[in-house]
Amino acid sequence: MTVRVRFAPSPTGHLHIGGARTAIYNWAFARHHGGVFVLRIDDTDLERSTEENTAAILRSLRWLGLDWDEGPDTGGDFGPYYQTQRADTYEPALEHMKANGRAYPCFCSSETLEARRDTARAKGGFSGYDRTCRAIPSDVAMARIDAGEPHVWRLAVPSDRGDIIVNDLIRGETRFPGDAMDDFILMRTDGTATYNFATVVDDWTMGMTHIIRGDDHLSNTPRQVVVYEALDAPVPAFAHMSMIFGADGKRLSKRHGATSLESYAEEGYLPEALLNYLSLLGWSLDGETTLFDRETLVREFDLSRVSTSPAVWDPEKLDWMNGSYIREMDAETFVDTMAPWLEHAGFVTAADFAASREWFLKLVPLVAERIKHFDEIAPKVAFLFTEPTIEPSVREKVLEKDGAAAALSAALEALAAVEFRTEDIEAALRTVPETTGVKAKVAFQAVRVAVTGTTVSLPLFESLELLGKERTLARIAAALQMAVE
RNA sequence: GGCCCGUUCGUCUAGCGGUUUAGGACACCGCCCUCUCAAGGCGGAGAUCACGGGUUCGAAUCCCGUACGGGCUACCA
Repeated sequence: MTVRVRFAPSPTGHLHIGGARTAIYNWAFARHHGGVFVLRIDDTDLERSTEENTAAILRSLRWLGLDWDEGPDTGGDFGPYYQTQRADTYEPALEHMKANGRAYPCFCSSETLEARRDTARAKGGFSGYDRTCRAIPSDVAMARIDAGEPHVWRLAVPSDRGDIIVNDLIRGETRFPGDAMDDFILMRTDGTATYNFATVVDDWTMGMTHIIRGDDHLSNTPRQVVVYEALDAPVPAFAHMSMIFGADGKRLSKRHGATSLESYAEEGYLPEALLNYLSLLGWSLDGETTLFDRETLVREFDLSRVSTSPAVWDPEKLDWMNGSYIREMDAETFVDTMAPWLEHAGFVTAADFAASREWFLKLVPLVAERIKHFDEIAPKVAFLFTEPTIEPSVREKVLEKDGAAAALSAALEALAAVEFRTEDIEAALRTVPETTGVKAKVAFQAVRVAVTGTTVSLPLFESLELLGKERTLARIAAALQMAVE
Protein backbone atom coordinates (compact mmCIF):
# COMPACT_ATOMS: atom_id res chain seq x y z
CA MET A 1 0.00 0.00 0.00
CA THR A 2 1.32 3.38 -0.93
CA VAL A 3 2.02 5.63 2.01
CA ARG A 4 -0.03 8.82 1.91
CA VAL A 5 0.57 11.54 4.47
CA ARG A 6 -0.44 15.13 4.69
CA PHE A 7 0.48 18.44 6.22
CA ALA A 8 -2.62 20.52 6.85
CA PRO A 9 -1.79 24.02 8.11
CA SER A 10 -4.39 26.63 8.95
CA PRO A 11 -3.64 29.83 7.05
CA THR A 12 -4.26 31.98 10.08
CA GLY A 13 -0.68 33.15 10.16
CA HIS A 14 2.75 32.44 8.76
CA LEU A 15 4.36 29.02 8.94
CA HIS A 16 5.52 28.47 12.49
CA ILE A 17 8.54 26.58 13.63
CA GLY A 18 6.38 23.81 15.02
CA GLY A 19 4.37 23.55 11.85
CA ALA A 20 7.52 23.50 9.80
CA ARG A 21 8.81 20.56 11.79
CA THR A 22 5.53 18.70 11.38
CA ALA A 23 5.77 19.32 7.65
CA ILE A 24 9.37 18.09 7.57
CA TYR A 25 8.54 14.86 9.40
CA ASN A 26 5.60 14.14 7.14
CA TRP A 27 7.63 14.95 4.07
CA ALA A 28 10.62 12.87 5.18
CA PHE A 29 8.34 9.96 6.06
CA ALA A 30 6.67 10.09 2.65
CA ARG A 31 9.95 10.35 0.77
CA HIS A 32 11.57 7.62 2.85
CA HIS A 33 8.77 5.22 2.00
CA GLY A 34 8.37 6.34 -1.58
CA GLY A 35 4.94 7.62 -0.63
CA VAL A 36 2.85 10.63 -1.40
CA PHE A 37 3.10 13.92 0.48
CA VAL A 38 -0.08 15.96 0.36
CA LEU A 39 -0.55 19.57 1.30
CA ARG A 40 -4.02 20.56 2.41
CA ILE A 41 -5.00 24.02 3.54
CA ASP A 42 -7.32 23.81 6.54
CA ASP A 43 -8.91 27.19 6.06
CA THR A 44 -12.21 26.62 7.85
CA ASP A 45 -11.50 29.42 10.28
CA LEU A 46 -12.96 32.03 7.93
CA GLU A 47 -12.31 34.87 10.32
CA ARG A 48 -8.56 34.51 10.39
CA SER A 49 -7.67 32.60 7.22
CA THR A 50 -6.26 34.64 4.38
CA GLU A 51 -4.89 34.01 0.92
CA GLU A 52 -1.79 35.95 1.85
CA ASN A 53 -1.08 33.54 4.67
CA THR A 54 -1.62 30.57 2.40
CA ALA A 55 0.83 32.00 -0.09
CA ALA A 56 3.33 32.72 2.68
CA ILE A 57 3.07 29.18 3.99
CA LEU A 58 3.67 27.67 0.57
CA ARG A 59 6.61 30.01 0.12
CA SER A 60 8.13 28.96 3.44
CA LEU A 61 7.69 25.28 2.71
CA ARG A 62 9.38 25.68 -0.65
CA TRP A 63 12.12 27.74 0.92
CA LEU A 64 12.77 24.82 3.26
CA GLY A 65 13.15 22.65 0.21
CA LEU A 66 10.01 20.60 0.74
CA ASP A 67 7.95 19.55 -2.24
CA TRP A 68 4.49 18.05 -2.29
CA ASP A 69 2.90 15.68 -4.73
CA GLU A 70 -0.61 16.99 -4.28
CA GLY A 71 -1.71 20.36 -3.04
CA PRO A 72 -3.59 23.56 -3.70
CA ASP A 73 -1.19 24.69 -6.40
CA THR A 74 -0.15 21.32 -7.82
CA GLY A 75 -3.57 19.67 -7.89
CA GLY A 76 -4.04 15.92 -7.64
CA ASP A 77 -6.66 13.18 -7.76
CA PHE A 78 -7.89 13.73 -4.22
CA GLY A 79 -8.73 17.42 -4.37
CA PRO A 80 -9.85 19.96 -3.67
CA TYR A 81 -6.96 20.81 -1.38
CA TYR A 82 -8.68 23.61 0.48
CA GLN A 83 -10.80 22.34 3.33
CA THR A 84 -13.49 24.95 2.73
CA GLN A 85 -14.01 23.48 -0.72
CA ARG A 86 -14.61 20.00 0.66
CA ALA A 87 -17.72 20.90 2.64
CA ASP A 88 -20.05 18.99 0.30
CA THR A 89 -18.40 15.70 1.33
CA TYR A 90 -19.36 16.11 4.97
CA GLU A 91 -23.11 15.88 4.34
CA PRO A 92 -22.96 12.42 2.68
CA ALA A 93 -20.64 11.26 5.42
CA LEU A 94 -23.14 12.39 8.01
CA GLU A 95 -25.94 10.67 6.08
CA HIS A 96 -23.99 7.44 6.31
CA MET A 97 -23.78 7.83 10.06
CA LYS A 98 -27.44 8.72 10.37
CA ALA A 99 -28.31 5.61 8.41
CA ASN A 100 -26.31 3.28 10.63
CA GLY A 101 -27.46 4.99 13.79
CA ARG A 102 -24.13 6.54 14.66
CA ALA A 103 -25.32 10.11 14.49
CA TYR A 104 -28.31 11.70 16.17
CA PRO A 105 -29.78 15.18 16.39
CA CYS A 106 -29.43 17.17 19.59
CA PHE A 107 -31.70 20.04 20.51
CA CYS A 108 -29.99 21.11 23.71
CA SER A 109 -29.09 24.79 23.77
CA SER A 110 -25.57 26.02 24.41
CA GLU A 111 -26.75 27.54 27.68
CA THR A 112 -28.23 24.37 29.14
CA LEU A 113 -25.18 22.46 27.94
CA GLU A 114 -22.89 24.86 29.69
CA ALA A 115 -24.92 24.73 32.90
CA ARG A 116 -24.93 20.93 32.91
CA ARG A 117 -21.22 20.83 32.22
CA ASP A 118 -20.52 23.12 35.14
CA THR A 119 -22.49 21.04 37.61
CA ALA A 120 -20.99 17.82 36.27
CA ARG A 121 -17.52 19.20 36.62
CA ALA A 122 -18.22 20.46 40.12
CA LYS A 123 -19.22 16.94 41.10
CA GLY A 124 -16.08 15.55 39.51
CA GLY A 125 -15.82 12.83 36.93
CA PHE A 126 -17.20 12.78 33.42
CA SER A 127 -18.22 16.21 32.18
CA GLY A 128 -19.05 15.42 28.56
CA TYR A 129 -22.49 15.55 26.99
CA ASP A 130 -25.02 13.60 29.05
CA ARG A 131 -26.72 12.11 25.96
CA THR A 132 -30.14 13.53 26.78
CA CYS A 133 -31.19 13.78 23.14
CA ARG A 134 -29.90 10.34 22.30
CA ALA A 135 -32.99 9.00 24.07
CA ILE A 136 -35.39 10.86 21.84
CA PRO A 137 -37.17 8.40 19.49
CA SER A 138 -36.10 9.04 15.91
CA ASP A 139 -39.62 9.79 14.65
CA VAL A 140 -40.04 12.43 17.34
CA ALA A 141 -36.66 13.86 16.51
CA MET A 142 -37.48 13.98 12.82
CA ALA A 143 -40.73 15.77 13.54
CA ARG A 144 -38.91 18.41 15.57
CA ILE A 145 -36.38 18.88 12.79
CA ASP A 146 -39.19 19.20 10.25
CA ALA A 147 -40.78 21.78 12.51
CA GLY A 148 -37.63 23.81 12.10
CA GLU A 149 -36.20 23.38 15.56
CA PRO A 150 -32.49 24.30 15.70
CA HIS A 151 -30.27 21.29 16.26
CA VAL A 152 -26.80 19.90 15.91
CA TRP A 153 -25.78 16.37 14.95
CA ARG A 154 -23.86 14.38 17.48
CA LEU A 155 -21.78 11.26 17.26
CA ALA A 156 -23.37 8.27 18.97
CA VAL A 157 -20.48 6.54 20.68
CA PRO A 158 -21.48 2.84 20.90
CA SER A 159 -22.14 1.96 24.50
CA ASP A 160 -20.32 -1.34 24.04
CA ARG A 161 -17.32 0.22 22.31
CA GLY A 162 -14.98 -0.49 25.21
CA ASP A 163 -11.60 1.16 25.57
CA ILE A 164 -10.18 2.81 22.51
CA ILE A 165 -6.63 1.75 21.90
CA VAL A 166 -4.39 3.85 19.73
CA ASN A 167 -1.21 2.17 18.64
CA ASP A 168 0.78 5.29 18.18
CA LEU A 169 3.87 4.82 16.02
CA ILE A 170 5.87 7.12 18.26
CA ARG A 171 4.46 6.53 21.74
CA GLY A 172 3.27 2.97 21.54
CA GLU A 173 -0.06 1.78 22.85
CA THR A 174 -2.27 4.41 24.40
CA ARG A 175 -5.56 3.40 25.95
CA PHE A 176 -8.55 5.70 26.37
CA PRO A 177 -11.45 4.56 28.56
CA GLY A 178 -14.51 4.05 26.39
CA ASP A 179 -16.88 5.34 29.06
CA ALA A 180 -15.10 8.67 29.04
CA MET A 181 -15.95 9.19 25.38
CA ASP A 182 -18.11 12.16 24.64
CA ASP A 183 -20.94 12.22 22.09
CA PHE A 184 -19.30 15.24 20.56
CA ILE A 185 -20.83 17.47 17.90
CA LEU A 186 -20.21 16.55 14.27
CA MET A 187 -22.35 19.16 12.55
CA ARG A 188 -23.17 22.55 13.99
CA THR A 189 -26.53 24.28 13.97
CA ASP A 190 -25.44 26.25 10.92
CA GLY A 191 -24.66 23.02 9.08
CA THR A 192 -20.88 23.31 9.17
CA ALA A 193 -18.72 20.41 10.28
CA THR A 194 -16.62 20.56 13.43
CA TYR A 195 -12.91 20.02 13.31
CA ASN A 196 -12.86 16.43 14.53
CA PHE A 197 -15.49 15.47 11.97
CA ALA A 198 -14.09 17.43 9.03
CA THR A 199 -10.52 16.23 9.40
CA VAL A 200 -11.58 12.63 9.62
CA VAL A 201 -13.73 12.87 6.52
CA ASP A 202 -10.96 14.72 4.71
CA ASP A 203 -8.22 12.37 5.77
CA TRP A 204 -10.37 9.41 4.84
CA THR A 205 -11.51 10.69 1.46
CA MET A 206 -7.98 11.78 0.68
CA GLY A 207 -6.72 8.29 1.36
CA MET A 208 -4.36 9.10 4.20
CA THR A 209 -2.57 6.06 5.56
CA HIS A 210 -0.63 7.81 8.33
CA ILE A 211 -1.47 10.83 10.41
CA ILE A 212 1.69 12.44 11.74
CA ARG A 213 0.98 15.51 13.87
CA GLY A 214 1.63 17.28 17.15
CA ASP A 215 0.65 15.58 20.38
CA ASP A 216 -1.83 18.33 21.11
CA HIS A 217 -4.03 16.11 18.93
CA LEU A 218 -3.41 12.93 20.85
CA SER A 219 -6.50 13.45 22.98
CA ASN A 220 -8.56 14.03 19.85
CA THR A 221 -7.47 10.73 18.38
CA PRO A 222 -9.91 8.40 20.17
CA ARG A 223 -12.77 10.69 19.13
CA GLN A 224 -11.57 10.55 15.57
CA VAL A 225 -11.15 6.78 15.71
CA VAL A 226 -14.80 6.44 16.64
CA VAL A 227 -15.74 8.62 13.68
CA TYR A 228 -13.71 6.45 11.31
CA GLU A 229 -15.53 3.44 12.69
CA ALA A 230 -18.92 5.09 12.30
CA LEU A 231 -18.00 5.89 8.72
CA ASP A 232 -16.96 2.26 8.13
CA ALA A 233 -13.67 3.78 7.01
CA PRO A 234 -10.25 2.26 7.59
CA VAL A 235 -8.48 3.81 10.57
CA PRO A 236 -5.08 5.21 9.58
CA ALA A 237 -1.94 4.78 11.63
CA PHE A 238 -1.21 7.63 14.02
CA ALA A 239 2.05 9.17 15.12
CA HIS A 240 2.08 12.03 17.61
CA MET A 241 5.23 14.02 18.03
CA SER A 242 5.81 16.19 21.06
CA MET A 243 5.65 19.92 20.82
CA ILE A 244 8.32 22.57 20.79
CA PHE A 245 8.70 24.70 23.90
CA GLY A 246 10.40 27.96 24.69
CA ALA A 247 13.19 28.17 27.26
CA ASP A 248 10.60 28.62 30.01
CA GLY A 249 8.95 25.28 29.25
CA LYS A 250 5.84 26.84 27.80
CA ARG A 251 4.53 26.35 24.30
CA LEU A 252 6.69 28.26 21.88
CA SER A 253 5.08 31.59 21.11
CA LYS A 254 5.87 35.08 19.94
CA ARG A 255 7.27 36.17 23.26
CA HIS A 256 10.07 33.64 22.84
CA GLY A 257 11.30 35.59 19.83
CA ALA A 258 10.98 34.81 16.17
CA THR A 259 8.67 31.87 15.60
CA SER A 260 7.84 32.16 11.93
CA LEU A 261 10.07 30.50 9.42
CA GLU A 262 9.91 33.59 7.28
CA SER A 263 11.59 35.68 9.94
CA TYR A 264 14.53 33.27 9.95
CA ALA A 265 14.84 33.60 6.20
CA GLU A 266 14.81 37.35 6.64
CA GLU A 267 17.60 37.19 9.19
CA GLY A 268 19.77 35.31 6.77
CA TYR A 269 19.51 31.75 7.97
CA LEU A 270 19.99 29.02 5.40
CA PRO A 271 17.17 26.62 4.60
CA GLU A 272 19.54 23.65 4.85
CA ALA A 273 20.41 24.66 8.40
CA LEU A 274 16.80 25.14 9.45
CA LEU A 275 15.88 21.78 7.94
CA ASN A 276 18.75 20.11 9.75
CA TYR A 277 18.08 21.81 13.07
CA LEU A 278 14.32 21.28 12.97
CA SER A 279 14.80 17.62 12.05
CA LEU A 280 16.91 17.13 15.13
CA LEU A 281 14.40 18.76 17.41
CA GLY A 282 12.64 15.61 18.52
CA TRP A 283 14.34 13.12 16.28
CA SER A 284 17.83 11.70 16.23
CA LEU A 285 19.66 9.94 13.49
CA ASP A 286 21.90 7.86 15.74
CA GLY A 287 22.63 10.10 18.69
CA GLU A 288 25.99 11.09 17.29
CA THR A 289 25.38 12.65 13.90
CA THR A 290 24.31 16.27 14.09
CA LEU A 291 25.10 17.61 10.62
CA PHE A 292 23.42 15.92 7.68
CA ASP A 293 21.85 16.84 4.39
CA ARG A 294 18.35 16.39 3.06
CA GLU A 295 19.13 13.09 1.30
CA THR A 296 20.46 11.62 4.53
CA LEU A 297 17.36 12.76 6.37
CA VAL A 298 15.14 11.01 3.84
CA ARG A 299 17.25 7.87 3.92
CA GLU A 300 17.45 7.67 7.71
CA PHE A 301 14.17 9.13 8.89
CA ASP A 302 12.27 6.75 11.11
CA LEU A 303 9.27 7.46 13.32
CA SER A 304 10.52 5.04 15.94
CA ARG A 305 13.38 7.43 16.63
CA VAL A 306 11.10 10.40 17.22
CA SER A 307 11.22 11.62 20.80
CA THR A 308 8.20 11.48 23.08
CA SER A 309 9.16 14.41 25.26
CA PRO A 310 8.94 18.08 24.32
CA ALA A 311 11.99 19.85 22.94
CA VAL A 312 13.10 23.32 23.88
CA TRP A 313 13.93 25.66 21.04
CA ASP A 314 17.59 26.63 21.32
CA PRO A 315 18.52 29.65 19.17
CA GLU A 316 22.19 29.29 20.06
CA LYS A 317 22.45 25.83 18.64
CA LEU A 318 20.64 26.97 15.52
CA ASP A 319 23.18 29.79 15.21
CA TRP A 320 26.05 27.40 15.53
CA MET A 321 24.55 25.08 12.96
CA ASN A 322 23.80 27.87 10.54
CA GLY A 323 27.35 29.16 10.94
CA SER A 324 28.59 25.70 10.22
CA TYR A 325 26.59 25.57 6.99
CA ILE A 326 27.81 29.03 6.05
CA ARG A 327 31.42 27.94 6.45
CA GLU A 328 30.76 24.97 4.23
CA MET A 329 29.34 27.05 1.38
CA ASP A 330 31.43 27.30 -1.74
CA ALA A 331 32.63 30.81 -2.52
CA GLU A 332 30.45 31.32 -5.59
CA THR A 333 27.29 30.43 -3.72
CA PHE A 334 28.36 32.59 -0.84
CA VAL A 335 28.77 35.60 -3.10
CA ASP A 336 25.35 35.04 -4.61
CA THR A 337 23.84 34.72 -1.18
CA MET A 338 25.48 37.78 0.29
CA ALA A 339 24.71 40.03 -2.67
CA PRO A 340 21.18 40.99 -1.60
CA TRP A 341 22.39 41.76 1.89
CA LEU A 342 25.00 44.21 0.67
CA GLU A 343 22.60 45.70 -1.84
CA HIS A 344 20.02 46.14 0.88
CA ALA A 345 22.60 47.90 3.03
CA GLY A 346 23.14 50.31 0.16
CA PHE A 347 26.81 49.38 -0.27
CA VAL A 348 26.65 48.05 -3.79
CA THR A 349 24.37 47.41 -6.73
CA ALA A 350 23.78 44.18 -8.59
CA ALA A 351 25.94 45.58 -11.37
CA ASP A 352 28.86 46.01 -8.96
CA PHE A 353 28.65 42.36 -8.15
CA ALA A 354 28.86 41.29 -11.73
CA ALA A 355 31.71 43.68 -12.45
CA SER A 356 33.84 42.89 -9.40
CA ARG A 357 33.10 39.26 -8.81
CA GLU A 358 36.76 38.37 -8.25
CA TRP A 359 37.02 41.00 -5.58
CA PHE A 360 33.93 39.65 -3.82
CA LEU A 361 35.23 36.11 -4.01
CA LYS A 362 38.30 37.24 -2.08
CA LEU A 363 36.05 38.62 0.61
CA VAL A 364 34.31 35.31 1.19
CA PRO A 365 36.84 33.44 3.35
CA LEU A 366 37.35 36.51 5.50
CA VAL A 367 33.73 36.93 6.41
CA ALA A 368 32.37 33.39 6.15
CA GLU A 369 33.81 32.15 9.40
CA ARG A 370 32.76 35.25 11.26
CA ILE A 371 29.00 35.28 10.78
CA LYS A 372 26.20 33.06 12.05
CA HIS A 373 23.61 34.45 9.68
CA PHE A 374 23.74 36.82 6.77
CA ASP A 375 22.22 39.85 8.41
CA GLU A 376 25.46 40.12 10.36
CA ILE A 377 27.47 40.71 7.25
CA ALA A 378 26.89 44.40 6.53
CA PRO A 379 28.54 45.86 9.63
CA LYS A 380 31.55 43.61 9.15
CA VAL A 381 32.27 44.79 5.63
CA ALA A 382 30.99 48.36 5.91
CA PHE A 383 34.51 49.82 6.03
CA LEU A 384 35.09 48.62 2.47
CA PHE A 385 32.22 50.71 1.13
CA THR A 386 31.92 53.69 3.42
CA GLU A 387 34.37 55.95 5.21
CA PRO A 388 34.73 54.78 8.80
CA THR A 389 34.10 57.11 11.67
CA ILE A 390 36.33 56.62 14.67
CA GLU A 391 34.66 56.85 18.04
CA PRO A 392 36.38 59.28 20.47
CA SER A 393 36.92 56.50 22.99
CA VAL A 394 38.59 54.30 20.40
CA ARG A 395 40.65 57.19 19.21
CA GLU A 396 41.85 57.86 22.71
CA LYS A 397 42.51 54.24 23.53
CA VAL A 398 44.30 53.24 20.34
CA LEU A 399 45.40 56.18 18.21
CA GLU A 400 46.58 58.36 21.07
CA LYS A 401 48.47 55.56 22.70
CA ASP A 402 52.22 55.94 23.04
CA GLY A 403 53.87 54.81 19.83
CA ALA A 404 50.71 54.82 17.75
CA ALA A 405 51.66 57.91 15.81
CA ALA A 406 55.12 56.61 15.13
CA ALA A 407 53.70 53.29 14.02
CA LEU A 408 51.18 54.90 11.68
CA SER A 409 53.85 57.06 10.19
CA ALA A 410 56.12 54.10 9.61
CA ALA A 411 53.23 52.05 8.23
CA LEU A 412 52.40 54.79 5.79
CA GLU A 413 55.91 54.83 4.52
CA ALA A 414 56.30 51.07 4.33
CA LEU A 415 52.97 50.52 2.60
CA ALA A 416 53.59 53.27 0.09
CA ALA A 417 56.51 51.27 -1.22
CA VAL A 418 54.78 47.94 -1.92
CA GLU A 419 52.35 46.27 -4.26
CA PHE A 420 49.01 45.89 -2.57
CA ARG A 421 48.87 42.16 -2.17
CA THR A 422 48.26 40.49 1.18
CA GLU A 423 51.72 38.97 1.49
CA ASP A 424 53.50 42.20 0.61
CA ILE A 425 51.26 44.21 2.87
CA GLU A 426 52.01 41.88 5.73
CA ALA A 427 55.73 42.00 5.07
CA ALA A 428 55.63 45.77 5.00
CA LEU A 429 53.66 46.11 8.20
CA ARG A 430 55.87 43.63 10.01
CA THR A 431 58.79 45.97 9.57
CA VAL A 432 56.99 48.64 11.57
CA PRO A 433 57.65 47.21 15.05
CA GLU A 434 61.32 46.77 14.13
CA THR A 435 61.84 50.25 12.78
CA THR A 436 59.86 52.03 15.48
CA GLY A 437 60.25 49.85 18.54
CA VAL A 438 56.49 49.92 18.97
CA LYS A 439 54.92 46.62 19.95
CA ALA A 440 53.36 44.74 17.07
CA LYS A 441 49.96 44.58 18.74
CA VAL A 442 49.92 48.32 19.33
CA ALA A 443 51.04 49.09 15.82
CA PHE A 444 48.58 46.74 14.16
CA GLN A 445 45.69 47.97 16.25
CA ALA A 446 46.52 51.52 15.27
CA VAL A 447 46.44 50.58 11.60
CA ARG A 448 43.26 48.58 12.10
CA VAL A 449 41.46 51.49 13.69
CA ALA A 450 42.80 53.88 11.10
CA VAL A 451 41.48 51.76 8.26
CA THR A 452 38.33 50.14 9.65
CA GLY A 453 37.38 52.51 12.43
CA THR A 454 37.00 49.63 14.86
CA THR A 455 39.17 47.58 17.17
CA VAL A 456 37.60 44.37 15.94
CA SER A 457 37.67 43.72 12.24
CA LEU A 458 38.25 41.24 9.47
CA PRO A 459 41.89 40.12 9.16
CA LEU A 460 43.99 43.21 8.66
CA PHE A 461 46.31 42.43 5.77
CA GLU A 462 43.60 40.96 3.61
CA SER A 463 41.34 43.86 4.44
CA LEU A 464 43.93 46.33 3.22
CA GLU A 465 44.33 44.50 -0.03
CA LEU A 466 40.59 44.61 -0.60
CA LEU A 467 40.43 48.28 0.32
CA GLY A 468 43.20 49.13 -2.08
CA LYS A 469 46.32 51.17 -1.73
CA GLU A 470 44.92 54.59 -2.31
CA ARG A 471 42.13 54.42 0.21
CA THR A 472 44.31 52.65 2.75
CA LEU A 473 47.02 55.26 2.65
CA ALA A 474 44.50 58.08 2.83
CA ARG A 475 42.87 56.61 5.90
CA ILE A 476 46.17 56.01 7.66
CA ALA A 477 47.24 59.55 6.89
CA ALA A 478 43.99 60.89 8.29
CA ALA A 479 44.37 58.80 11.43
CA LEU A 480 47.94 60.01 11.80
CA GLN A 481 46.62 63.57 11.90
CA MET A 482 44.31 62.59 14.75
CA ALA A 483 47.10 60.80 16.57
CA VAL A 484 49.44 63.76 16.60
CA GLU A 485 46.86 66.41 17.38
C1' G B 1 -12.30 18.27 38.41
C1' G B 2 -11.94 14.06 34.55
C1' C B 3 -9.03 11.69 30.69
C1' C B 4 -4.28 11.41 28.14
C1' C B 5 1.02 12.33 27.43
C1' G B 6 5.82 13.51 29.22
C1' U B 7 10.29 13.75 32.93
C1' U B 8 18.69 11.36 31.14
C1' C B 9 24.22 17.21 31.84
C1' G B 10 21.67 24.52 31.31
C1' U B 11 19.73 22.89 26.04
C1' C B 12 19.07 18.96 21.90
C1' U B 13 19.79 13.96 22.56
C1' A B 14 22.22 8.43 22.75
C1' G B 15 20.72 4.60 25.84
C1' C B 16 15.54 -0.12 24.60
C1' G B 17 17.76 -5.37 31.71
C1' G B 18 24.37 -6.62 32.41
C1' U B 19 29.21 -4.05 27.09
C1' U B 20 28.07 2.55 31.24
C1' U B 21 33.55 5.10 35.49
C1' A B 22 25.79 7.15 31.54
C1' G B 23 28.12 8.53 25.06
C1' G B 24 27.72 12.74 21.36
C1' A B 25 26.33 17.95 20.00
C1' C B 26 25.33 23.30 21.46
C1' A B 27 26.48 26.58 25.31
C1' C B 28 30.33 27.26 29.27
C1' C B 29 35.70 27.17 31.17
C1' G B 30 41.09 26.49 30.12
C1' C B 31 45.22 25.83 26.78
C1' C B 32 47.20 26.02 21.71
C1' C B 33 47.07 28.82 17.09
C1' U B 34 47.07 34.22 16.36
C1' C B 35 47.33 41.26 13.83
C1' U B 36 41.77 42.04 16.63
C1' C B 37 37.49 39.01 16.29
C1' A B 38 36.32 34.54 14.65
C1' A B 39 37.19 29.68 12.83
C1' G B 40 40.06 25.41 14.09
C1' G B 41 42.81 21.88 17.43
C1' C B 42 43.34 19.85 22.35
C1' G B 43 41.54 19.42 27.24
C1' G B 44 37.93 20.34 31.35
C1' A B 45 33.74 21.00 34.21
C1' G B 46 28.67 19.62 33.91
C1' A B 47 23.31 14.24 34.75
C1' U B 48 22.73 10.91 42.60
C1' C B 49 19.00 9.18 34.83
C1' A B 50 12.18 13.94 38.72
C1' C B 51 11.04 11.40 43.50
C1' G B 52 9.34 6.93 46.28
C1' G B 53 8.29 1.93 46.20
C1' G B 54 8.51 -2.74 43.87
C1' U B 55 10.11 -6.94 40.05
C1' U B 56 15.11 -9.07 39.17
C1' C B 57 21.26 -12.11 40.76
C1' G B 58 21.33 -7.18 38.28
C1' A B 59 17.22 -1.21 36.35
C1' A B 60 18.22 5.09 33.39
C1' U B 61 16.08 0.80 30.98
C1' C B 62 10.13 -3.35 33.35
C1' C B 63 5.68 -2.38 36.95
C1' C B 64 2.99 0.82 40.57
C1' G B 65 2.48 5.38 43.08
C1' U B 66 3.75 10.66 43.97
C1' A B 67 5.43 15.38 42.27
C1' C B 68 6.06 18.67 38.49
C1' G B 69 5.20 20.13 33.29
C1' G B 70 2.08 19.80 28.96
C1' G B 71 -2.36 18.54 26.16
C1' C B 72 -7.60 17.57 25.56
C1' U B 73 -12.09 18.30 28.04
C1' A B 74 -15.99 24.36 22.94
C1' C B 75 -21.75 24.56 18.14
C1' C B 76 -12.01 26.78 17.98
C1' A B 77 -8.76 24.41 14.84
